[in-house]
Amino acid sequence: MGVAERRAREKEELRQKILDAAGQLFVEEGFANVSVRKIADRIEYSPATIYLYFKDKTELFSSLCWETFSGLKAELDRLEGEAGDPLAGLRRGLRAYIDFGIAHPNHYLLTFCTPVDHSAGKVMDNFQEINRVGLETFDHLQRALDRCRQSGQLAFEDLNTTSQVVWTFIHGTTSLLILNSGDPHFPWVPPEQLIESSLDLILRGLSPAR
Amino acid sequence: MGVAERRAREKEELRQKILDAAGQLFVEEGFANVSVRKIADRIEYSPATIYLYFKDKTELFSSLCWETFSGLKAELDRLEGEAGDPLAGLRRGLRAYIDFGIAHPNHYLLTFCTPVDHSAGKVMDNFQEINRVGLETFDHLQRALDRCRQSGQLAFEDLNTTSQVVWTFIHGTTSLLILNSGDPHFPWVPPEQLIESSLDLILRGLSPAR
Amino acid sequence: MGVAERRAREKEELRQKILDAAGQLFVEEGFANVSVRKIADRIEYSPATIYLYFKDKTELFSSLCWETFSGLKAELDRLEGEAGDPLAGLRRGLRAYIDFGIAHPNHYLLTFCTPVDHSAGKVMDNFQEINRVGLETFDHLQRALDRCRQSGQLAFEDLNTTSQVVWTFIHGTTSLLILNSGDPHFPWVPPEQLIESSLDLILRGLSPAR
Amino acid sequence: MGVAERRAREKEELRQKILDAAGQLFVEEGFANVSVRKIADRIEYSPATIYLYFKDKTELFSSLCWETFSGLKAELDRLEGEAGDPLAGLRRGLRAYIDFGIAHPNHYLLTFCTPVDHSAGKVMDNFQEINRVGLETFDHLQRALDRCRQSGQLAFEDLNTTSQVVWTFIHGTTSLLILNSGDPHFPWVPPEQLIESSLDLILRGLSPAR
DNA sequence: CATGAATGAGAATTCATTCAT
DNA sequence: GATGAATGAATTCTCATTCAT
Repeated sequence: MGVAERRAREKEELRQKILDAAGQLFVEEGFANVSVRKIADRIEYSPATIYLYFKDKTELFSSLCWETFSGLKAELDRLEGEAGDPLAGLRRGLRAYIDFGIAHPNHYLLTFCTPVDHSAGKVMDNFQEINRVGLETFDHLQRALDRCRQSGQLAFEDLNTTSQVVWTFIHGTTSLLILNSGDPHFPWVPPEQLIESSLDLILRGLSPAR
Repeated sequence: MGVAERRAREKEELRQKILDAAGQLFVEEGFANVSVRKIADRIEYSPATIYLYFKDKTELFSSLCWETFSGLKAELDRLEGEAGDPLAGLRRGLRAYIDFGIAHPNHYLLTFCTPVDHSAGKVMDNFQEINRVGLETFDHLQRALDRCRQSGQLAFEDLNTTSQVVWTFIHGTTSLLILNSGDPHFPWVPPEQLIESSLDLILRGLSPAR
Repeated sequence: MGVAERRAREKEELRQKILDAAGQLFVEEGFANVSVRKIADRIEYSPATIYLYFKDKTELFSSLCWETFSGLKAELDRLEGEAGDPLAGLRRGLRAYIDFGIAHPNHYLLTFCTPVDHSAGKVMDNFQEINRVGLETFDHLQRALDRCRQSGQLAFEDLNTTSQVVWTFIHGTTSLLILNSGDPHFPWVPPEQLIESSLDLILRGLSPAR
Repeated sequence: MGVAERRAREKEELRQKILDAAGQLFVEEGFANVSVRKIADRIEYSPATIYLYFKDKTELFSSLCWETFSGLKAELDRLEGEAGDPLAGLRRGLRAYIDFGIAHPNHYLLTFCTPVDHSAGKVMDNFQEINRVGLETFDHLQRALDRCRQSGQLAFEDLNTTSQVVWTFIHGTTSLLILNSGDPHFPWVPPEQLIESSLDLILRGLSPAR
């Protein structure tokens, strides 16, 4: 009785340990530069052990993506739960999205900046699941915008179009912050300033005629 | 005579052929997953031939980036030359940027959506040159925004910050249009509508208090 | 139990097999002309396996050199332990050196007749260790010569210089016996005669004024 | 008529230019590290041109060896021509041999420190010729020793054996000077001292009973 | 005569993955 | 359940060599 449970718990713990190590490494070195051996070394297990928990390297990665996307969704769920001013809630949500991307750059890049062949499936297996979570994330944005419109704090015509536009904007900010912020040749303003100004511009653009 | 010229032309053609194949592959599979052999196979030459035209894989990459920027810059130069209303000019420029990205998706993704290790001084060699052209592109945007402010058609505080925000926005729109517009799992609005709504939102956000 | 031991033994056997094959090939074809693949082919293992036992090609080389020196040193240690006439002891030591070279031609050539780049700090890692053993071998010669001088059986001025000279001489004899004795174009005298005459000449050259 | 002659002269000049460049490079970097391209670059011709003058890389090398060995022979011929004390002449000859080896280390190593497969011919083509010159070199030594014996300055029994012993000795000195003199881990005495002491020991060993 | 262009073969090395134990 | 050992396939890149011009 207790034995089986302990075993199951231990197994789950190791699985999580692998995911954590892999997550760190992917972020530190980028997907392509992380070998299964490196992950195994970091947790002091053999490479073969990894394969007892994950079919292959891509499944490891999908699992991580799914994990972190669930994290974003949970964060947004939590924010949505908080009562309060719709506009402030929208802004917090957008900000949470950007922060999330910056906190999980490799997962963000993989999911949104990697061309996915929408015909031949390979990585696809787990992506269905990931996409489902992704859509739910988008729904959050849509609901938040709708609430602002209903409260009269924002004004726009088509909810779906507007949501997509807003999403492309914060995606642009997020992805460039991830990709290029280390580029010493470009005179970037501080990230904080870029983010806040971006949110300002979006909200001003959607504010009712003044 | 004609011999030398034909030779030179053929050489340039092959160089371009390599660049084209590499560009496609980099985008299709990501920089790290493209081997020199794959590029060679695609154009049906030997891998060694690639090295007659490019020092190594990173030089290939830099050359591609440079090509992108140059093309875009030329387009923006042309537009800037046209006299006309500043605001209309800005909108045309932004639109040109997006259209350019959609017209050259491979190059665009390569240049703006590919993680580059800005610490390891490997890619750096040719990047000085690339960045110079890139910065000039950004300057176009900055000048266009400035003209609109001076004409009183737009209002904002910091020119540099605003330029960067606007750039991240249209970059977001452009890159998602390139990457995800084919995703059947997401209820995309038509591209034309997304683009125009995006430009509307940006310009509204920058318009003087009404 | 026995399992671990057998495994360890098998592992050591394969390591030795690799060293043997590499030693032969290095001598047959020269260090630069031996690829890891060739070694692997000869023992019918995959190239990757070699890297489980040796970090890289140069470590293979260093290990071989170390083996040589160790074997020779053990032999000389044994001889030095035997009490007896100093001059006879010296002669036995020199003879042992030559015999050792002939008995392990591959190792000998590898260690003493293969050009090593002493500037590029590549091979250097393990060479510290090798050189320690090498120097100890040289010390044997030096001590043996010193004993003969103290017993009055030999006479010379500088011990270090004389030791080096004697070493270059027997090295010359050893290496040519290994390399060229099969050359049908040269009227070689029988090896035994060459060796004994060589030792005679050395000892006569060092004998006190008669 | 002059035209053909000039052409022939120019052709010979280029051949020599190639040999010179190759010789320098072989010495500077070692046979294996010299590519045909490097040679071509140094003389500012195309690699293909080399092949108009030499069948392949090994023929280039054999030609060089032959050239330099002819040089040694010429030197010894010259020395032999000088009248004078037989013993001094012998010493000069031995010294010339060692100096020659040090001056042409790669050719020396190739010829005397590289195992040659005396059955299957590949490098063999030109080696017959080289060997002929090598034998003549050995004859010089034999004659010089014989003269010293006849003058009563040296004493030994078998001329052939003694010649071979002496040769192995100076070969040992030469080859170790070439190979290991750069080794910082061995307390080498200065080359000059090693050489002179070596010659001293040989001549003392052969001097008549005192 | 000389060469620019091209390549097949091969170099060292790394990696994801499997499997007997 | 975990692993040590092994490998096939791939990586970037270099080289000697050929051939049409």
